[in-house]
Amino acid sequence: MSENIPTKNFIQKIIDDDIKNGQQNLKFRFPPEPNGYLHIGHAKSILLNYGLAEEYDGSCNLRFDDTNPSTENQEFVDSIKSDVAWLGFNLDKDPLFASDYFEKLYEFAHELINKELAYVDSQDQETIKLQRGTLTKPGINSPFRNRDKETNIQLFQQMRNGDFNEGEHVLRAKIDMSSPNLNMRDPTIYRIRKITHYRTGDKWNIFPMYDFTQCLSDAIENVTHSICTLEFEDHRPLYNWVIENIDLNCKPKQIEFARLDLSFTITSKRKLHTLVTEKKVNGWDDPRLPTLKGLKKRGITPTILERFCKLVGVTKKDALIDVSLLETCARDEFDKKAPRLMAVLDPVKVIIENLPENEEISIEAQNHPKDKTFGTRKLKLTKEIFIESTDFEENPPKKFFRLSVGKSVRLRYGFVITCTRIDKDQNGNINTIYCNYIPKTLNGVNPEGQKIKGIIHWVSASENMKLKVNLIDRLFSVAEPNRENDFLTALNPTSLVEMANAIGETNLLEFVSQTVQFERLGYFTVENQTIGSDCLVYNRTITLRDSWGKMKKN
RNA sequence: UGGGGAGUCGCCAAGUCGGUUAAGGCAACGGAUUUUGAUUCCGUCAUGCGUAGGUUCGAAUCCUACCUCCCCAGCCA
Repeated sequence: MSENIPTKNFIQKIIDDDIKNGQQNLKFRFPPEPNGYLHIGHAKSILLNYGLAEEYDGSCNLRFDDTNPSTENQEFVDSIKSDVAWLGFNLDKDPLFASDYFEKLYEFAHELINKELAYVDSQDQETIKLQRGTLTKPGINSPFRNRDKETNIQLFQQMRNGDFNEGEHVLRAKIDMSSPNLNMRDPTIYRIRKITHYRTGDKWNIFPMYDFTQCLSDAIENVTHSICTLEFEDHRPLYNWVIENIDLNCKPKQIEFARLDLSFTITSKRKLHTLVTEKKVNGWDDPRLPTLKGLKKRGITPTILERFCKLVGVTKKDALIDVSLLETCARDEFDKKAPRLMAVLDPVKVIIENLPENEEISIEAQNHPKDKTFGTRKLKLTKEIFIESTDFEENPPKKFFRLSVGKSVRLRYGFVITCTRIDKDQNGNINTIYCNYIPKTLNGVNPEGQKIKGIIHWVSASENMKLKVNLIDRLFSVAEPNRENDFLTALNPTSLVEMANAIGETNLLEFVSQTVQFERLGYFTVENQTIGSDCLVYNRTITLRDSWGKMKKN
């Protein structure tokens, strides 16, 4: 994939303008709520914010937006921290927490009450909802809207003290119940929650709402550009209202961009949760998932993600990105970086009849076809070998360049063999394929008078190791599982195929720490915890392009 | 329906104070090279910019109207 012309996205243009107008010390932030695992959509946001910080010589905070004690916990904090670190950010910095600002936020709320811009409403949730009006009908004022300052301060203090039950009172901003923007109809900014917060414990009985917390946390941190997704666009007037009405020396600018949506997968927190809890996948780090943990386990690297996000771009248009772009980015990276080795996923035995029993042909194979710095490795070509079952056909279709009776193929890095006959068991399955090798065809030399087009991979029957290989494919079989009535019915039944009888060349042992290419099959990554065990487990990170497979389909 | 956004090739995305043949990538399709049917290379791929009018010598870019899609009525974020 060649480099495209770097043009600035709309956010960079806004920032350029701000700088032209004298702004300096740029600061950004990535503000996840610790109530779930990060996925590829978050990666876009992280890369955007930290990328902007680097580009403009500014900085970026990782701040946990933890104002809802009922859904948040430390486990999510830890996993998010490790994911951000995996992407290469916030490495030697401690993360920040909105919950550390609770005291300040409380004071800011006071400021609003003092300015008569906030009041305690003592109606129940249902009543408040009814008074809010609808999309087309304006809301009506709460009877408590004009409570005097002193009562409000007293009540708010009591809310904090825990004198009331959940739902008895809320603190509301006094804005405009007839605003066409629902967010401006006296939004709740504090509610009572008598739940233990994973960080502040039982210290607080009241918790600030997002709209009050986000903007003020940004201001406290001197964030200059607060970048969020499109659904917060109509919260911006409220964001600005809070910033304007509280005495601050920082006025962050909120900018919204379109979140990343990928075809053939799902990024909704709720749906990911369903997949995990209903055991449709094996945990949050299942390699079929678009979670960062899953992507990592599958073998996708931060640099692939970085390249991918760069190509995707940043706009305000709801876009569905084709997974093939991610796949191409992965292939691009691994084509350059992955050593080539051989493994056979579904082995069939081949006996080379004209090769003496104990003869071992020693072969020095390139670890990378285009890059000598990868070095070479030794391979032993023996009388008995295994080849891929799909590389033999009894009734070969047209243009089948592989093995069939009477046909010849080259063994990768080895000589040319010709199939003489096959041996089947009583069920008709092929037991053994018998071949003869053609002498003097090593090192790519063609046999007299013919050109061998087919080259197949193989593994020696006497020198190999057992492998378990997970063939990972797209999780869904439709491009937009979100559009299905029940997204679970769109799951791809073959998204995970376990090849339990796979074998590989023993040289694989030297390359367990990196993604390798199994020649002609794809790129595969070892599951870390199986290193050192008697059977390595590999996940297929991505297939190679397969023009033959495509041709067969058509 | 009120408000807020967005509409440029199958998927993304440049281009926007109007001016050569509307970048680039992905996908697709041809072809060349190839000890991976991989990689690489070369070629094809929008008389068209949501639609309809208008302004203009000239419009994706300006004006008008309309259409479609997304978001908002949590004491979630």
